[in-house]
Amino acid sequence: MSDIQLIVERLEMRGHRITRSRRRVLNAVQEQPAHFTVDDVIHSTPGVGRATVFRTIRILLDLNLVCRILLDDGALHYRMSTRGHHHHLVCVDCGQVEDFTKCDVEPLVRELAKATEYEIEAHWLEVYGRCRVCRLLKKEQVAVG
Amino acid sequence: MSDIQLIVERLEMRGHRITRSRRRVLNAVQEQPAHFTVDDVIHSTPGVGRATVFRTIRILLDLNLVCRILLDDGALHYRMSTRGHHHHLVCVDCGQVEDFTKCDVEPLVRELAKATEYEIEAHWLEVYGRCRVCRLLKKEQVAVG
DNA sequence: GTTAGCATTGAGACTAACTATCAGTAGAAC
DNA sequence: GTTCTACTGATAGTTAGTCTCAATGCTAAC
Repeated sequence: MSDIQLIVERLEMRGHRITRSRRRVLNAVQEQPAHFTVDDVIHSTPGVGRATVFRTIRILLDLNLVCRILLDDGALHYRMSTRGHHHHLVCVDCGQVEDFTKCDVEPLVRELAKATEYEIEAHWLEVYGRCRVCRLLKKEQVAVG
Repeated sequence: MSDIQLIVERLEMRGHRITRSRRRVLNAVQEQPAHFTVDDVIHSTPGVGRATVFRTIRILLDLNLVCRILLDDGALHYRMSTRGHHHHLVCVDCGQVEDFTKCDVEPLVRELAKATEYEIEAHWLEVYGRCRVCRLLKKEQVAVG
């Protein structure tokens, strides 16, 4: 509830109008499970136009209120995010996503900048693996099968 | 020439047939500039079906003879690659891409594995910045403008 | 060299994920 | 309230890729 209010305030701060449709999209996004597609949101907001849902999610992306997740099969999903710079650890079996903010890419980036004479602006890191539960399940399967 | 021969051999090794269309796609891919889209290849191979170009590039991806590059605008490009695990440093102004193999994400990944109990399988890192030339050009513009 | 089997092909329909257009609507500032 | 203009929904278009299927053509066996 107050989360929505916070988002609304940030939208207003940027000069965006708070419309009925936008509110409905915000609510739907908040009610999604961990990560979702734009299509999921479209289905949760009957009556709101496709384009409006895409537009609203793009605004949320611009405001860093939502982030993209690249799944290992190449699919792009979305996820609420109140934090700033962070990365994702994606389970390739169950699709669970964990954020991690401890991003020690900095030394690498600095070294890279020196070696290449690039002025480095940003980086994007996704890590793929198998979560504890899926790891245990797999071990069991191997033992049984 | 010999590059093509090498690729052909790797395809044969995997049991893929060497057809006229595949040869044409291979040639076209080799003649592309640093990075390209599938559409670029389609235009360079008139007469070869769209699906065939996509299929052939997918095979090259599977064999790690081609890799994907995620540009900073979200577009996905492709690039010849004979090396194994590597990452990209992309210039956000001119689009130039440099590979780097020195990937010190390992310590981070190990720590992450310990903290989250994930069994980590892979990671994907793209770094964005401004190359030496574009940096100089920009500085000049600022000075003049 | 011929044949047979099956991988591959090209055309085209289909899908997913978005963007563009545009006339109509409705926030919000006054 | 009025007015201005951002926003909306419908819909068409685009991009990037997959699926289907009958026809073709590698390749290996004879």
